[in-house]
Amino acid sequence: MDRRVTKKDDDASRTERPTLKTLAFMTGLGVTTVSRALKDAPEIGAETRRRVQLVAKQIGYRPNRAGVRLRTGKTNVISLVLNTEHELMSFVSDIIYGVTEVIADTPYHLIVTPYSRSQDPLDPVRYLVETGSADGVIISRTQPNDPRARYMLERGIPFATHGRTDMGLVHPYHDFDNYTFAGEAVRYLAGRGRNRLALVTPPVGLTYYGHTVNGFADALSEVGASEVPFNTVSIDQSIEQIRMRTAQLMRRKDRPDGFVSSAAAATLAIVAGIEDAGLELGRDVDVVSKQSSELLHLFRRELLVVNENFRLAGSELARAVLGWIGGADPGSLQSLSTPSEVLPYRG
Amino acid sequence: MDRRVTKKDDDASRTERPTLKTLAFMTGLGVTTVSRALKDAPEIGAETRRRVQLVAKQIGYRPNRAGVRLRTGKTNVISLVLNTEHELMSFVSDIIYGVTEVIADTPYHLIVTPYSRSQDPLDPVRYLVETGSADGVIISRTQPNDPRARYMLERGIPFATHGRTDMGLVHPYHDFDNYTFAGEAVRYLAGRGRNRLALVTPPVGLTYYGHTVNGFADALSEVGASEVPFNTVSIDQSIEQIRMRTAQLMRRKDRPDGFVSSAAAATLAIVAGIEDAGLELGRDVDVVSKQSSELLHLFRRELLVVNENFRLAGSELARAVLGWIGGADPGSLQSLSTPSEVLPYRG
DNA sequence: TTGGCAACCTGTAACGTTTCAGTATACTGA
DNA sequence: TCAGTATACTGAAACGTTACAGGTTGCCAA
Repeated sequence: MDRRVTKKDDDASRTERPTLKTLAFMTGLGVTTVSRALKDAPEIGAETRRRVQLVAKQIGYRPNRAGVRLRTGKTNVISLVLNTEHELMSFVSDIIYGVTEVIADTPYHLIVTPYSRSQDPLDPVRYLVETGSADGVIISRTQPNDPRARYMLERGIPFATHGRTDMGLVHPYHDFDNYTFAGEAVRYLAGRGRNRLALVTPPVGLTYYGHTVNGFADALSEVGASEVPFNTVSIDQSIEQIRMRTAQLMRRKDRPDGFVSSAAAATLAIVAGIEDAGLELGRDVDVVSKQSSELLHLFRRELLVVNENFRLAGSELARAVLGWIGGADPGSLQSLSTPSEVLPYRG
Repeated sequence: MDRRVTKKDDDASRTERPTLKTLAFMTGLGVTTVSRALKDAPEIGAETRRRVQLVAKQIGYRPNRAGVRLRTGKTNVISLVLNTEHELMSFVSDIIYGVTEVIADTPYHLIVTPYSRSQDPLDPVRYLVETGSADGVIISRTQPNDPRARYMLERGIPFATHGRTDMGLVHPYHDFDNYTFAGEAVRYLAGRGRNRLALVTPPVGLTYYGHTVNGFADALSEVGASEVPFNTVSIDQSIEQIRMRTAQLMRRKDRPDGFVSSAAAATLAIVAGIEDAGLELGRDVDVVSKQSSELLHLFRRELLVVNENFRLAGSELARAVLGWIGGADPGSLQSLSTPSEVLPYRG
């Protein structure tokens, strides 16, 4: 018998990684039996099952991902799709950590799929779906009418969005309640006697832009304050732009006496602009800002902040995708995070 | 002939993803020929090669990753190994973006492999190597004698480290020249008449701790300034800790008149501590800090900053790993990033 | 005794790819 | 003419896994 071709027939004690074949040889069972025993199939005898699992644990058997993936199509991969061209998305690492926290004791791996501003945001998603590169996808920068969500819904691939859509379609999401945030910010400023307020909005076109604007507007009319239009600025502009525009605005006679800012980095620029115009934070103007790390109070103690927890967002999103993959009802995998109170000056 | 079992024998016009079989059927060639034609093997006729590649492009053929991986062991995956329990690692997103930039037009995917502080940092690396989950690995928080680097070197798996090691072993790395940074910082402070300097160090144990401390010490004796010991603080402590310790220090008679800080977040805390003690930045004390985004000048215009580009680090690290995978000499894949000048006050 | 059935186990094929060991054809030189 | 050889292609096997379609026992009812 020619033994030249087959590298390892039954010499299971190699330094190689153990496979089902190794286990089969060691237990004296068939490969099929071992496979089923490991996944607790009912038609395998209880003792056999225990025996196989014991041996598997002993020799540190780990299923070969490529084998599983080729055979079943299951990738055990979650993809986080990110825009790489936004300057100050420091919260990205928090989202990633949140996701990894949840998938840590699952067989899932996290892959990061980037796209640049010049690309159609649908491109990376299409790539993932067409190549079957992931069992589930997480997207951010969600729009009210989001082609990516629609696409994945059509293709039946589980996903979760950071931010809601508004298409009458149901899918998992996690969102921060920006309507409430903006409203609370306005009410807080009104409570401090501020009544000419400007809003630094999220990027136009994203769903939470609308939420924020509405929360701001509704609360304005509720408290009887007025809006100082500041539409030339949104948070994904450059620091320099925001700073310059803010300084311009603050030099006008009809300048605002309060700001609501949707992002910490923008807030730094706003404060700089305010001071460029020779005004003083806390005296001439108050600023309420969202932040994702606890740094703004160090920056200027007069800043008023509301915390948004991106690590939580990552966890929730991961839980949602895994839930959907696991067969749960997508409608039950939606969560909304309530803003903290507005936190006042601190020493 | 029973056609029940085989799902698609030659019905290549399905909506399914095209495979080599599909291409073989369409071109009338054998699967082997198609496979070789696609990778420009010389033993395939020039015309056949072009024909196959044309058809492949037309129908959007993409090799099945699981198939390749199972057959060849090549995963086409790079793993970035990250510690998830460090509060303010906002630069992580920059590294990730840098990496994705480089692998964007390669077949590589980026997976993020986390580990928490409670774990042995070797664990995730061992997992990756044992399960063959990646062709290359990037690690950070590198130590002079780094068990992870040693382990991967033994196993022969390509990797790159963010930060150098000091074990007499050669491997790809990218590092920021923290020796020069600390030295320049000291010289700059000395030039401003500061001569009692404190250093806020990187985490003890990491390689660049040593570089920084040495650069600081050497420059101190060069300019004839003295060190105010501040060993109770390093940059991966909490903001509150650093702030409190700084305030304590600044209330002492022998307080420093200059700080060199290895991280932006720590710098915020230091400044807060300075001000807690009733002192004024720029008047009573100067601070030189590294930063990875352009925010510190907004924070206090009196801050002196040196920029460290983490996106570049990510790119360089990715290039290094890919280079090693591609067979390049590891010794040729090392790069050191030179600090920018110390940037002074700005309006 | 026999047929039926449940319990438990197994071999084969297939997922898509690459490698090995060829085969067929045409061309070369003597 | 014929061996030798270069060129261009090909089928089969293998990577590790799971699904399918059985196969063997042993037991029970009739």
